[in-house]
Amino acid sequence: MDSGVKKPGVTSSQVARRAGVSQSAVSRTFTPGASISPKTREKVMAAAQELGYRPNAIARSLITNRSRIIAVVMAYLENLFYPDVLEELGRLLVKENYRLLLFTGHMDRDSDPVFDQLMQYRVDGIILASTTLSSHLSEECATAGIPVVLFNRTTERDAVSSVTTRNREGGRRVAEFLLAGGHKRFGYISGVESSSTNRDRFVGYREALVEAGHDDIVVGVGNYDRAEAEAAAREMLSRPDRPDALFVANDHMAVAVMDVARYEFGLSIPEDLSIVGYDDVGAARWTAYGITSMSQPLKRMVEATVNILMSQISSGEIEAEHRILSGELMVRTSARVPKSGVVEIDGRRIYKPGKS
Amino acid sequence: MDSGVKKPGVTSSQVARRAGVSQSAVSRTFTPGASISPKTREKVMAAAQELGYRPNAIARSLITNRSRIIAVVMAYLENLFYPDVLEELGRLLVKENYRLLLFTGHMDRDSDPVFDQLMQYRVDGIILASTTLSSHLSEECATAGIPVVLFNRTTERDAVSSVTTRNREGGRRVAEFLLAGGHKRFGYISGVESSSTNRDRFVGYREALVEAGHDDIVVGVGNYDRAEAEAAAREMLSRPDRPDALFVANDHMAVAVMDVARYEFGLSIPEDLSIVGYDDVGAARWTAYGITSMSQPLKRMVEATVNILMSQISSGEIEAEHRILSGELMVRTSARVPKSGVVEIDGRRIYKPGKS
DNA sequence: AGCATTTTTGCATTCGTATGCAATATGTGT
DNA sequence: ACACATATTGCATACGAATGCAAAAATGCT
Repeated sequence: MDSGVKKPGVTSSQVARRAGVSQSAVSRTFTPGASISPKTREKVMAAAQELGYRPNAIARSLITNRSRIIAVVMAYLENLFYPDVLEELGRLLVKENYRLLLFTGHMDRDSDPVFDQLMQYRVDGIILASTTLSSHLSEECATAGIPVVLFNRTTERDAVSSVTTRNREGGRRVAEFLLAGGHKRFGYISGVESSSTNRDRFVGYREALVEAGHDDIVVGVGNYDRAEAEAAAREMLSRPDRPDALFVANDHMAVAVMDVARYEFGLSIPEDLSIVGYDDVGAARWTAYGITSMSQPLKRMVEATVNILMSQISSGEIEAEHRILSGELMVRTSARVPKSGVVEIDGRRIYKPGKS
Repeated sequence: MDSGVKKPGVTSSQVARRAGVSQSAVSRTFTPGASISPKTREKVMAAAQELGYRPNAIARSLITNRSRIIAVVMAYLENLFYPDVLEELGRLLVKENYRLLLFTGHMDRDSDPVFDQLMQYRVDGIILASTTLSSHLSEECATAGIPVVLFNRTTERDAVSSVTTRNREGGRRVAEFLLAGGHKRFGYISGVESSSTNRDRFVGYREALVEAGHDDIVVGVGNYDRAEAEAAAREMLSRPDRPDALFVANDHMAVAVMDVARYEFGLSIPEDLSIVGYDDVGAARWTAYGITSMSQPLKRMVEATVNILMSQISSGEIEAEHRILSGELMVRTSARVPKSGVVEIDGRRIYKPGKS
């Protein structure tokens, strides 16, 4: 297979000949800031136009040693949060004149094939936006001298940059909110247990609950997966001591959990059960769910990610940088609302304890 | 800005020197099917391992004139259908040893910047998976000799390949279903009116309704956008002669429409209003919505897309090919169910008229 | 106009790999 | 051991654009 031939494509030399100048002149015409007179530039442009010439980015990359390509590794697009991230990333990267090479799919164990690809294409930077990726991969890339940013995730060894939100504080905030709502029995449906985001959210949640005297949290494992979250919810809601307050590690699962609670157990939300999610994805806002959720400032997160990458690329320094942003607890209808602490800011209701 | 230097990276010559062979030998070692003795291959592999060598895909592309990169242009990831497509595309392209360069964002008028990028990176093929892209772009690429496949969309001039489903038949099927459900007054909330998918769905819907004596369809414009669909739904449901059957051009909008109907107009679904969507996206299956929806066989569509691309790439022929698949009407709870015609196939309920 | 400066230009080389061709090594059959 | 076929190998060149350097042209200044 693979024997086909491709159209040759116009080269700078052809344009040069046509314009009656040297190949260098053509190159300079298309290199911003290069030394070229308006006159020749014009001649070149005309010739280029006629022939339909566009500089070959491959050849350019070869000699400049930059591909102007950023690799984005994203394991699961099913969670609506990530498509949004992807779109925003695309927007910003284009603005910086970079292209986006996408790698999807779960690559838990053998990250090697992906790593090979990344290295082979000499990408200028890598964004790991997935909670289930081996941290091995990131180390390897960093060692190879390619800037890496972990998106919505960190590793213990902080040799590699990351952009996250204050997940621990977020977990606390959720707990405070549910406590203020007068709930008695607390549950948690986790994401992937080893992921930093999940861990931090849970730690914060538990901390605050323990401080308030609740040290018996019912925990189920959802692995950031709908089906597993459903199963965990079924198990949890079947218990005699079923919780009346449930924190689900992300909205993607929270939606599934809500459906189970309502339609399989006939529970009223939030009367019988309060549910709080995380991420504040689009679906959380849909009226049928109206999920009360800790938001992650997606745009600012993406912006920070791109900024870190750009600065590392241009400086050549790949000193790890950790950007930590904060979200807000968006109050909707999936959880009982405390009497105080909820403020309204241009149409959105936010829980800010102490500032009723 | 942009003054940084990148780590040099190991070259085939370095490996060659180390292994005591020529650069050609190294190249041949990494070229499947090339003439190389097991002995030297081994030596080369050892040296490559030690130095951490990986062939430079950029340099390779330059000389082979193939980038092994497929560009995917996708305007709106907000519609859950497309992230799914993207994920599946990623899976199949990796399998074929191709990389996926993603372009997002609306580029209605000036598709030129995108086109430039595509050309500059000498992508081996292009997938246009967006209903709002200028057809101009596809023509241009095809002319440039790059295989193009339109995904879920066609153009009048069929010079460029496409993969679609029988949207017209789908529209008919929806109409038949709603007619069989005994509905009296029919509405339609459209996507982008100029898009082929929207047009075909509507044409089929109307045809079947007109044949049944209903020629007064209430139409609203949703432009495949949630907010616009909501507005259209509000307008439509406020009418004194409000429809009791509503076909929404895709599930992405149908979700929004359902929320408006239920929570703003207090309508019971499907008692007061039946809603049918299109695409059968994940959210349609969520119990809170349970949208009855025409499915599009996503996996087979993606498979066909990749197949067309691969065959065009390897043959060098870019003769347009049109693959048209069929979906099923997935019956759930958002629309009244006819007494007959609904069959159950391994757990899923499907409407197949005439085969009760 | 004459000289010093600055700007523009072309030449030649480089990036890292693939590949046609000729040279060499290996293997076969007698 | 010989002639011959076959499998490997290295040499040299090509891919298309960028860039240091020196030559050439344009400009400024007196």
